[in-house]
Amino acid sequence: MPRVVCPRCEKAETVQKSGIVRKKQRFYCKDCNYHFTIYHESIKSRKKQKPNSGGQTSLLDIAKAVGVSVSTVSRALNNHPDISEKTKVAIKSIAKELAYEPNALAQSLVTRSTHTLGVIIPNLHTTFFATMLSGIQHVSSQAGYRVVICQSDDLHQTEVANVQALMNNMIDGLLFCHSLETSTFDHIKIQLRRGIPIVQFYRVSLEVETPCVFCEDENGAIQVTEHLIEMGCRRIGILLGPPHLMISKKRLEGYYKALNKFKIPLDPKLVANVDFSTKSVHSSVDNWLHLDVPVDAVFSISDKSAVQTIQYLKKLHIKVPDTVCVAGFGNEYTGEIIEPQLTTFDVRTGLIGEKTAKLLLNRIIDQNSTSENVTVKGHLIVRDSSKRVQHL
Amino acid sequence: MPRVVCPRCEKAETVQKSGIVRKKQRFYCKDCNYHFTIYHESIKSRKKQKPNSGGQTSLLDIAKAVGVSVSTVSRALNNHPDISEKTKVAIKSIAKELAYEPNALAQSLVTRSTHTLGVIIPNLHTTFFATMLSGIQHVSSQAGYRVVICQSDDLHQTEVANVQALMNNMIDGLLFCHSLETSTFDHIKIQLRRGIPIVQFYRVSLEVETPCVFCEDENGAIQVTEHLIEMGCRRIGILLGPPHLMISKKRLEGYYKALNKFKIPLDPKLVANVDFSTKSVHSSVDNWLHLDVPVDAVFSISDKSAVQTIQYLKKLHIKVPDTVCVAGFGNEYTGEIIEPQLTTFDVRTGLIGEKTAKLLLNRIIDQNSTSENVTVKGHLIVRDSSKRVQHL
DNA sequence: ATCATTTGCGAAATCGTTTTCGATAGATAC
DNA sequence: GTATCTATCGAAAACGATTTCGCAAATGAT
Repeated sequence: MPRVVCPRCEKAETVQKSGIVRKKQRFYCKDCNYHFTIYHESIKSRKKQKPNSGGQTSLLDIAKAVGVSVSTVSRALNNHPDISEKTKVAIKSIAKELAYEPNALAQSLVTRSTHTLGVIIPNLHTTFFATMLSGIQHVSSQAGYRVVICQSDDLHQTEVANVQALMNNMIDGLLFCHSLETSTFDHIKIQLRRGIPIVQFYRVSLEVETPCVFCEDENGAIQVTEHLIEMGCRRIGILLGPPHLMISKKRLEGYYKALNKFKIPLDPKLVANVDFSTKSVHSSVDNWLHLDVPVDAVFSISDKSAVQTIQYLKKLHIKVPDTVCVAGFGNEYTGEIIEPQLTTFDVRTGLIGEKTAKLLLNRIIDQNSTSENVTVKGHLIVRDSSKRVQHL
Repeated sequence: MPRVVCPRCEKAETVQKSGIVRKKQRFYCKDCNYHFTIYHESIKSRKKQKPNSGGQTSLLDIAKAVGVSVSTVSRALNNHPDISEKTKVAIKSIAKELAYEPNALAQSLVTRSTHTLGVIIPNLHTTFFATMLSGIQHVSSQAGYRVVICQSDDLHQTEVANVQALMNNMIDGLLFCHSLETSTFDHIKIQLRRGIPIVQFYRVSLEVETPCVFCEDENGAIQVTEHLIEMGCRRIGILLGPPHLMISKKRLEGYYKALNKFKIPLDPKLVANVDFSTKSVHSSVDNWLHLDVPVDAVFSISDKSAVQTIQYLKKLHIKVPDTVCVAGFGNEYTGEIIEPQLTTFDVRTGLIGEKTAKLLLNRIIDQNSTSENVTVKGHLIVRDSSKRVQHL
């Protein structure tokens, strides 16, 4: 055994091995009851090697350069009144010189605010939701907030996983639009109980008690249906989404109200729930066309299915709008492209996103701001797919 | 003056006022040279009020509950081999019981990795870029990375500001697609020098030395042009974006190559740069129609302008494709809706996003992974807007 | 000149983790 | 029965900011 002296009592006789810890031989001095490991110069070098290991300049670097304390630097850069103008300019100039950028992580850790919003949204490859996100992003970034997004792909599983991923203290608030599949909301309720501000938009569930941003579901449906009626239609088929969706329910409600107003009999056979797939749309339209009294109009709750309907009717050589009027809901860009152009209700997706973001930001900034539900006003857009000579 | 006793020497005579600090009267004992402020019970209560002020359970909470140290808890939850199976299960069960979720901020602060990617993208209300983002988001979230986005709105100013906002240690890497306006890239180079992994996609600049993900700009343009030539077109107008854009240059190059291959003379009057606005597209088309030998085809670098072109031609009662063929580039959904349906080159936007994300993630995970440029293969889609009887 | 106040700055705690280095008790080897 | 290992765990230093409390010097008042 090589001669090893105890760093404390300087003796060597009393030193004996004491196991190996992390590949290093340890020793033990019986005399002074002291355990130790032999290091070369590592102890010194380690301290010196990382003045600022990240490469970024920190408050400490500035403090050293200027010759003040870290607290002073922090206050100077935040324009705290306690700091004299002289030191402020000195610190700020050095800060600029060293290209100082505050570490947002550290700031957030102590501030307990990340200036980041989370968005859970069904998808992005669709203009419809992408536009909402666009609105959200604009308002947020203008307020100095980042936006992190998650697509649920209309799958409940993915949605739940996303919520988890977002929620580890990384966001100050959540904007939530649930997937088509989602019908239970425990994953959201948990976060709500944690005290994270949440706002729902477009597709909402009243089961979760948050402020909501709606479009004019019922009123819009009324306007569209009334318009179709005014165009002379009496057998109006309505293409709804899955029945558990609130937007399905409310728009159906509007459809009913309009029919009732004009004393047109309700026919359950004219109400169809689809999953927005081409196949389901086609089969619903087929059914309607083969009724004893076939449809003379189709009102689709989504522009996408409305466009599919027009394309299908054209393929069947059924004239739109002469034989069958078609109207959609949402006002997507494709409605302007299809021929005939699509009559629809502009729900103003971008505005929905903006309003939602504003609502959430208000809640975040003003803790006790009253946050009422918001309904974004839309308007009917009449185009060729429903314009026809009135049968009066 | 009310009688105030020095908390140290218990005397009252020697105490005198010593200024007001933060709204509180301070005192000074001449005898024991001690400054002090009178607090009520605040000192005690403050300590007790925040065992875990955030409301979230922390490692410390678990440590206390189990009766071990914080380090042990951390290691147990990370499955460190040093911890015995017994304590692991104990800790994990308590952790679950207390609904522990690690604070990602604190983790990132010490780990120096946020598991977050930044995206700078021209816009989102367009299917084109939104689909790319969708691809990016999918790949990222599958790899356990969050995505934070910024729209530049094709404004250079906004882009620069966005980069700043993203970069404060909050992201592990950046996916970058520059705005239409951008022609200087200092804001990106700075970040590159800081050592942040960056990948450019779609619109790229070789001035910034990063791996890039391209679509088949040149080859795609060749395919489209050759197709138009094969359809009998000899006067093919090409609608480009701003001239400084690489995609403009490379697609023009492809256009030239195809024309040369078929020995068709190049006419500079047939080359137009537009800003993708309706007005600029219309005026270019107008010019072409009034040439001595007018165009018999329009090849637009973007589907959007191609659709605008078709609509405009239809309005002018010029037959597509009989009089003028139209082809686009990109394959947006609207191309399937317009009548006649649009011939275009599918650049596979979603795949571009995915490939870019994968490239970046590889760089992040494998520090020294070789990162070559990637070109995403696309393919020509021939539709009615260019299908006509060949003039041979 | 004496006392009170204001001004300007520093020390240290804190946020919630990870990680390094140490330490001890029981197991094992000689 | 020692002398060494090994298996487990703890203390404390990071990470980079903010913030509370404290104090000294300059300033003002009497």
